[in-house]
Amino acid sequence: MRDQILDEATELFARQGYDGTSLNDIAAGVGIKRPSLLHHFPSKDALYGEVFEKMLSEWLERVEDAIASPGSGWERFSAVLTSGFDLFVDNPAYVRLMRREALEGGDRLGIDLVGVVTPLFDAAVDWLEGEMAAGRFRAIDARHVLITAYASLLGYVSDAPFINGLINDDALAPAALAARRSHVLDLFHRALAPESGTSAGSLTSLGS
Amino acid sequence: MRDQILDEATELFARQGYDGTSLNDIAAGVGIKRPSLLHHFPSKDALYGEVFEKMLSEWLERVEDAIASPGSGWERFSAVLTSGFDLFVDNPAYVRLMRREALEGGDRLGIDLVGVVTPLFDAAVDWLEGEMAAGRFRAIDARHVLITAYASLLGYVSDAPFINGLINDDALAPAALAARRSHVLDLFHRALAPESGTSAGSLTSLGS
DNA sequence: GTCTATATTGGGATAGAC
DNA sequence: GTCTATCCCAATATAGAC
Repeated sequence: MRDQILDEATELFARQGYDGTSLNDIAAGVGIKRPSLLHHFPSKDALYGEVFEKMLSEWLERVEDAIASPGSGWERFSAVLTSGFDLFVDNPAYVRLMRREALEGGDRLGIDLVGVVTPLFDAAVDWLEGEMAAGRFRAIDARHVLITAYASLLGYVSDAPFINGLINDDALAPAALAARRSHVLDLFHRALAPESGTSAGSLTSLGS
Repeated sequence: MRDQILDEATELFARQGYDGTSLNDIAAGVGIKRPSLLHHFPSKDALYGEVFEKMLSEWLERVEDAIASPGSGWERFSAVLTSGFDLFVDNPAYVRLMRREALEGGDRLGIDLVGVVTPLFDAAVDWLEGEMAAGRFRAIDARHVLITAYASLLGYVSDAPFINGLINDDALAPAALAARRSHVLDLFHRALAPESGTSAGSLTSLGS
C-alpha cells in the first residue's frame, strides 16, 4: 500500500505540481480515503519528501552505473549521454518533478537538490577538461556543454505535451525518441570534434 | 492600479505557479486587500488570463520584429537566435510562466499556446529547409534544431535558480549571459556549417 | 488499516458601507 | 476604489470507532 501511494503521488505531483495536488486526489487514485492515507504518511510534506528522495536515489544509482562505463573521448561521452536520455525517457514523471523543482530553485522542503547534483556536475566538468587537454575534444566551455546537454534532453521530455503540438506527433513515441537521440548526439559530436588538422584526436563515427 | 496588479501577479504566478499563489499574496504585494483586487478583475482565472495574454502579445511583437530582420544564412539565424535570447533574458518572469505552461501542455484556461506558436515554428522550419536546399546550411533535421535552440536558451533562463548553484555564480549576470550566448551561437554555427568542401555555402565568422 | 466525524485553516467570491 | 463582514467550499489534519 505504501508503494502504491508513493507511485500515485509521484504521478500526480509531476503532472499537477505540489499545490495542485490534494491528498484526496492521491487517496482516490489508490482507492482509499484521505485519513487512511495519513495513516501511512504523517503529512503531505512528508509524503512529498519521500517521493522526492526515492526519485533521487533511483536516479543516482543509474547515473553512477552510467558514468562507471569504460572508454574515453567521444565513445564515453556518447554512452553517458545516451544513458542519461534513456533515464529521462524511462521516467517522464521524474523528469517533470525535477523540472518543477529546478524552477523553484531546488531547495523545497529542505531537500538540497543542488548539493546532490553538484559533485556529479563538477566531476563531469573535470573529465571533459581532461579530454580537451588530451586533444580528444576541442577546447570549449565544459560547463556550458553540460548545461546544454541537460537542457536539450530534459527539456524535450519535460515539455513533451507542448512539443507534441509543435511537431504534430507523439514526442515520446519510439521513432521520435530515436530521432531526438541521434540529433543531439550529432550536435555534440560536431561541437566536441577537434579542429580539423589535429591528428591525434579525431572522433570516431556516430555509432548509432 | 490595474497595471500594478498585473505586474505583481505576473511575478508571483511565475515564481510560485497558479495554485501556489493566492489573491491575498498578490493584493498584499500591491498594498490592497483581496476584495479590492477583485474589483479590478472578476476572478483569479480572469486575472491569470490577462497576465498570459499580455505576455503573449508582447512576445509576439518582439518576435515579429526579430524575424523581420534581413539577411540569409548564418547571418540571419544568429541574429534571430540572439534576439530570442535577449527576449528571454529581458523577461525572466515570462520565461518561467511559459515553462510552467509548457509543462502542463499549454492548454490551460482555454489559451491555445500551441496554436499561437505553431505558425512561427512552421515558418522557421520552412526557412531553415530552404537554406539547406540552397547549400547555406548542412542538411539536418530542422525541427530538432529549433527544439534544441528553444530548450537550450529557455532552459538556461527558466532554471537559473538551479544553475546558479551548479556554476556557483549568478547565471543571469551580464558576463554569464554573454558566455551563454556565445556558447550557443558557437554550437549552432558548427551544427549548421555545410560539410567542408562545399564552396558555395561557407559560413561567415561568429560575429560577436 | 480503514473508516466516519470533526476541528481548523485558508482561499475565492459577494454584499454593502464609506 | 477600497474596505469590513460574511458565505461557501476545499484542504490538511486529528480523534476515535471498527
